[in-house]
Amino acid sequence: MTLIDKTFAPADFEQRWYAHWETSGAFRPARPDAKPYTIIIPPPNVTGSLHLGHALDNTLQDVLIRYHRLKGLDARWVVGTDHAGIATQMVVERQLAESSQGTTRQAMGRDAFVDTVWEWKAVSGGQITQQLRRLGASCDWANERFTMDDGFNKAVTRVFVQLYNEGLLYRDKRLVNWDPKFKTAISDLEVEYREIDGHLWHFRYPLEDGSGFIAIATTRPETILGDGAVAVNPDDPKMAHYVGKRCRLPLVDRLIPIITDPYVEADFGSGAVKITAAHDFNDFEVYKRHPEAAIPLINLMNPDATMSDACPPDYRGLTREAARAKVIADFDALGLLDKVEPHKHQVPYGDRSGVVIEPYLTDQWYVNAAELAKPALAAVRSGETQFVPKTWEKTYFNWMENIQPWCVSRQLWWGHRIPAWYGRDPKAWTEESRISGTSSRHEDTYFVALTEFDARRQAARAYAKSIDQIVVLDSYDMVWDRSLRGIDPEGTEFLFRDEDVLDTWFSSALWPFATLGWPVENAVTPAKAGAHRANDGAGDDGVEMGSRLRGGDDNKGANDAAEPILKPGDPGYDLARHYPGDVLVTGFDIIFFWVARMMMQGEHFMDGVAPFKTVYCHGLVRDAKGAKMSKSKGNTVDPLVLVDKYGADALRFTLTAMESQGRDIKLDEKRVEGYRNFATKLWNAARFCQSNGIAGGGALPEATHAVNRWIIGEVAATARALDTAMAAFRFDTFADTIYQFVWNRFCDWYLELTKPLLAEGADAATAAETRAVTGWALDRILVMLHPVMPFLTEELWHKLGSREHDLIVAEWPDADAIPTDAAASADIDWLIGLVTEVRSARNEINVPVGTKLGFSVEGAGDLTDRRLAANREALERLARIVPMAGAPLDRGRVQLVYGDATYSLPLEGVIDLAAERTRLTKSAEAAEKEAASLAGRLASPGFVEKAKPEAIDKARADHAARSAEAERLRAALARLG
RNA sequence: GGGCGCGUAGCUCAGCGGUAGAGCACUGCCUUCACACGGCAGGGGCCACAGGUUCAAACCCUGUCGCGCCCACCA
Repeated sequence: MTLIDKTFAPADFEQRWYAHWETSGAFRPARPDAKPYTIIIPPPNVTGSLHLGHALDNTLQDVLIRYHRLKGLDARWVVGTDHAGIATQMVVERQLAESSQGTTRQAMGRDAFVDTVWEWKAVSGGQITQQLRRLGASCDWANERFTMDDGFNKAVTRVFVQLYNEGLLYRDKRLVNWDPKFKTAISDLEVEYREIDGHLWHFRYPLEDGSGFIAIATTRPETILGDGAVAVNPDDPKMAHYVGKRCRLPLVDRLIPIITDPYVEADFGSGAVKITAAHDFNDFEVYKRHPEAAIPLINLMNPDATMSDACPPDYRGLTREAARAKVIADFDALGLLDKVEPHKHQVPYGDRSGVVIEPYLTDQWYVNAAELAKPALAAVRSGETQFVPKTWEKTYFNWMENIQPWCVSRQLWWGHRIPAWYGRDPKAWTEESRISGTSSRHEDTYFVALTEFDARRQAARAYAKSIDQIVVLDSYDMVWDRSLRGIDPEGTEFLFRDEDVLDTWFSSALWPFATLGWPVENAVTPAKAGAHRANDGAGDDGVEMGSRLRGGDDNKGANDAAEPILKPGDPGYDLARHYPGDVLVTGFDIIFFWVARMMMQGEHFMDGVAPFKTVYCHGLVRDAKGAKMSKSKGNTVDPLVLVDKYGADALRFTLTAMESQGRDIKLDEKRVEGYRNFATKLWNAARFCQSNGIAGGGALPEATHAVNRWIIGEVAATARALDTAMAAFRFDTFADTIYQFVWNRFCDWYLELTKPLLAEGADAATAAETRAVTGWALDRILVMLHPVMPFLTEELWHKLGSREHDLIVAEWPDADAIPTDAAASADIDWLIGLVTEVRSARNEINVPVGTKLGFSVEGAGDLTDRRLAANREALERLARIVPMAGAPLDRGRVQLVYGDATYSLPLEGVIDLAAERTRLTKSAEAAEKEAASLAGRLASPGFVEKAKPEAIDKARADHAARSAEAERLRAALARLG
């Protein structure tokens, strides 16, 4: 217990407290006998740095974690980082290019490059986790994970192999979204469509029989070189005479059929569509629908989107843009370019590379997402997992119901290498297939295995060899190395491992269980826990895996005893106790990328138990004007700059207060400043208390004084309101509630009203009681504010008393256990109202603040008389009025009507009669208007018949009160003369 | 082309069936012994528009007009 400094300087103590919490183990789950509460962090990119989106996401999580920790639950915030395949590889490659050597990953070779990425991760990988600490995030750092640590790698491989063995993961040759910059496949989700002002070119293809031409229209002339057919709508009479004929593809001189397909719209373009099966998703579907037409798949491009050797010689090696220009020019030269029209259309771009995506025919690994989606959909439909706000469920359903196969292989080096080994296959192992790089490798023989040894064992069986005769080569290329082939051409079979890695989201999808030690042998299966949970019914969160794990000693149910007893540290304990997570907090923008995939994998690998009970989706953080923050726009705000300037608590409070469901956050620095002021306010209030001999840590005494009984009741009401807000994930309400209580109740009224009780010469017993109650209330404030402002509250907690434990593990107030006194509350509310009325009247009539006025009362009932007597001192000090002996004066007075009485405040000299008349008239009219409205309601037959009885009673009472008030105001006006 | 969301005080947003609210900004007064990062008081709103349901609508329904986002194969 030390003196509180005069100035509030958060930088003085924030980092000190964080270090203390972390080293003391406060972030670790330490209550094995309590119900667990688990949040799994959305893992930030390992090499990233904190932006406001992270700040929001993690503040909300920390509020939840700290609140539930205070509630006595065994809180655990599982933390770690993501290797972020394409993003990280991109950064390192750029650094290599910019470095003094100016090298590329290709020049370095795979192993050296991957080593470099690991080195870079070692250097910059701790940045974001340190930044999360600055924010105050109470993560369980002792068990920090990484998506490429040993355990996680094991999980990823296990999932891949199992899905493959179950037929849910397969290799397929089809069109993918190909990024020519990174030379890798990407998923549908990584493509963003931009509308561009393009052109629609109309070309003519001569008919084989010389009877004329058929016109086609296209936005992509360069793909003409790969056309395998022309299609028209079957019901288009204008086109009927073409059907069944063939035309000659100019420039290539290939005969191609004219076919019908309903996909063609008769009234668009020329009414005929060129079919380029290997370069257009629609055309590929046409190809599959028309095997009889024998449409060829011609791969026109190299992986970098230059034109391939499948093109006529003049085109080979050209960029796609150059090839387009040349095709147009060549058609024009032949007189076959009909026209060009401007045409707005959508063009796919890679979300990371920013280049135009090419539909490209390759072999890739796919996950049967439609199958995995079924239980994931059911989990949300049944309410096992709930989205908050609920509106996002529709988005989830819509996407999951129309889900496409998920391409999970990436032609990158940074990531989880695909656990598949190819053997040699007579069909595929030709010089030709090697050169094109686009062979039908899906027809190869391959072995999917957990380990290389297992792959060799499978190969040995397949080739009828001994395992020693199976040699794994480092790469595909080595197979063609003559010296290697010479090793033992007779007896040896070669395998080489798939060169590709997995989509980052493939591993992210396992985050909720792989972080908890999955796969674990001999573990408790959560399936049982899930079944129990389902039976318990919604709303009963009393039975959890945690309670079961300690052997049913809480007597929640007889079946508990049947469950295996696991202790902390046992294999499988973490998984059984912390899966599924209670809440996932994340941005709505990654529902598809991540949430949906976690739901699918969680359902599949955790025996049908969804990974979370609640998915809380928040909005995006935008700048003060509502623009999306981006580095290129230069409108980003560094959260740490705000932390330095205003303190982490102020930033946290701002983000919490502004988080209302279903809306993006427009962050204005003024708000942060305002909440810093709030922190200062509390700081000063605590300093004031301390200087008055008030300390924390004491028990709540039996209070006799009304103002003390009142504040106790206010604490209870606040705690209750906070509980309600948190249960509904209303972060804004939570912040507002504690803000209003601290500032507008505790500081503005309670501390002011109790000043005389603590003053020299005051009654000793009352002073002691008041000190105890104030100390108790201030302690409750610190606890209730702690989830949002952890640093400030912990600092004050220790400054205000010597404590048995830190605030972070204190006990949240139980609203129901706090005594409340309705009469005392009504008394103080009455006093506050009267003081406010008097101040308002004085102000409007321009009575100097310092002037003390006498006052007389008419019409006061017993209750009012008693209250006036009891609060004589407060009225004198706060309203600056003192009771006046004798009959009220008739002239020169200010009158106000409050409750059942009319108060007159005589003024020396002349008062501004006009101003007073205006004031009273305004009040009278307001009361009359309201009385009239209430009267109208009471007079309408529908209201009396249909409204709730309470509503009717309240309307009657209000009407009576307001009518009386209006009457007395009119009387006061009349007396004014 | 579908779907979702939003239009409430100058600004940012709560409220979502029973007398229009908060923070900031603004105005006046106050350096009163916790706090000027403060205190007290105040001004300011046909709750986008038009219909409808209801005893009662900012709130529910329909439509219109603006703004934003997501999904979708018109070459």
